[in-house]
Amino acid sequence: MPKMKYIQIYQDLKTKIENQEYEFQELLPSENTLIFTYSCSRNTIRRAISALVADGYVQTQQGKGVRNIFQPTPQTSFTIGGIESFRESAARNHQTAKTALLCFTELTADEKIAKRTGFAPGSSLYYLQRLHYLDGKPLILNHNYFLKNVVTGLTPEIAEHSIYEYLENTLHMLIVTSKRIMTVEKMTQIDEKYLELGDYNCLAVVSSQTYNGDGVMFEYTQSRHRPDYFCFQDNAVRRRPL
Amino acid sequence: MPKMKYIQIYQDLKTKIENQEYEFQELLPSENTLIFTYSCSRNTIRRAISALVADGYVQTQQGKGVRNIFQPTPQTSFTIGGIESFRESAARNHQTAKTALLCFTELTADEKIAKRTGFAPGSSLYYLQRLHYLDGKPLILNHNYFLKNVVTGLTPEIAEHSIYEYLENTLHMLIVTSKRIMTVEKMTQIDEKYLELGDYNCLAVVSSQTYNGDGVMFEYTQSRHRPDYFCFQDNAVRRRPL
DNA sequence: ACAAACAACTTGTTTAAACAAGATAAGGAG
DNA sequence: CTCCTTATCTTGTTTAAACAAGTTGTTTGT
Repeated sequence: MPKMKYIQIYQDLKTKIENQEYEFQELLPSENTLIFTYSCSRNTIRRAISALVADGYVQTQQGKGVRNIFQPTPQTSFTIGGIESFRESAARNHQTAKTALLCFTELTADEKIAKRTGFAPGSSLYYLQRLHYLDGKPLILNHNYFLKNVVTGLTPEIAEHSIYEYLENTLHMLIVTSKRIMTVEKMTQIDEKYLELGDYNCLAVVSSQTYNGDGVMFEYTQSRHRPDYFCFQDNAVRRRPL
Repeated sequence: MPKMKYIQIYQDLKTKIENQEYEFQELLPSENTLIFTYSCSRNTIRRAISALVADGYVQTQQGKGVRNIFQPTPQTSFTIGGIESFRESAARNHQTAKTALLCFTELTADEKIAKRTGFAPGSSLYYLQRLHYLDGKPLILNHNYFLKNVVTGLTPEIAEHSIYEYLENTLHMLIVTSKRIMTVEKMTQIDEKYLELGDYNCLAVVSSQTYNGDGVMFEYTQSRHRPDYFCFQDNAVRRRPL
């Protein structure tokens, strides 16, 4: 679908880097070279390179070139990074995913819920609890709140499979931005009941507000992760000093 | 220093949004309007807007405009986000920071350390333990590894103040990229001794590899955070479906 | 031999222009 | 009135060109 040039170039360079066609610390071909090989303009090349910089794959140095700083990660545990559904993460990590629906109700946001979730007071919401299994082990307990008049026609059957697939393929909704906050919290009785926490008495909590293409926040989710399988990857680029 | 136009425009729009000169969900002025007000080209405007999108401040919609989706956060606890030192974070959160140096030694990376940190085996390293206090409370226990031949002249005095200030202002090193991994781990005896963990038996761990402007990884740090004060903010933008 | 100057690379910033594509409101045909 | 077309707004993609600035190797002058 996206036949955009800069995405093609970005993906091509990315796979080349992942396949180690460039050595660690090696300089990539210069912009002029890439212009020739991809037969495009300099801006398009620079756009692709910028995306690689944001991914932490390369680093640019004025006057020198673009340096490959990608090192393959062991990929040992279940890692999360950008915006993706549980099923997508599982597929990327080559593991089998299963989801159990614990609770499926509708409710109206009171002051307390509104304050915690960010929805307007009085909003009609779907509230569901879901337990995600990876390779048979219960890893994540999700508390989902969906705006009812946006996520129309949600059913328990859909919730057991993949909600994001329903949103994107059936409702044709575009998921765009997700604001996330990560904390560590003490376990609750529900956590203890469903997640096999062992000796741990707390867990990793990721709270996220997700916006669709129309700019409306349609989802608030609190994901409670079993600590021994929680791994969040991130790449930060230092802003220029003021 | 940065007299670049797109950064000026970015910062100007950002402060305007933070000061709520645009309402939540309001559309910002169109690109053509901004071209006129800032008297610059369209690309420059679009570059500033892109940075705001990455910050999660605005969202663009083709055919409609740029929507303000910034909501002021309560700013209750100690939040971390981009690459910044403990002192910078403390200043941003209007709190007083203090650092205690627990350990300052030199060592050579063996296979085990090399595997964990990402440094080459045999590298000469500084290893230090530092305890960060915020408003008198011990919050973070840091295990720092610095490449000795890059971070030259490091002393305990510097380590007690701010290492990043030394790196940037004295060594004139540019900090560029930081790859981070967040996990939750069981507490160790050292954690228990220095951090006041209370009932918690585990803590938030942020492991980071930091690269300088020459593309060399000069720092590996494991930050062990007291869970009740740990809060990591993030904004993710959904990539286009393949 | 040494150092300064220069040329030839590299990436960084900015402008200009053209076309594509989505959204919206006005206008006309039925 | 309803529906379709059209014009006009918006952002999205791509190209071209110019200049700035950092790095590196070469040449030149002493």
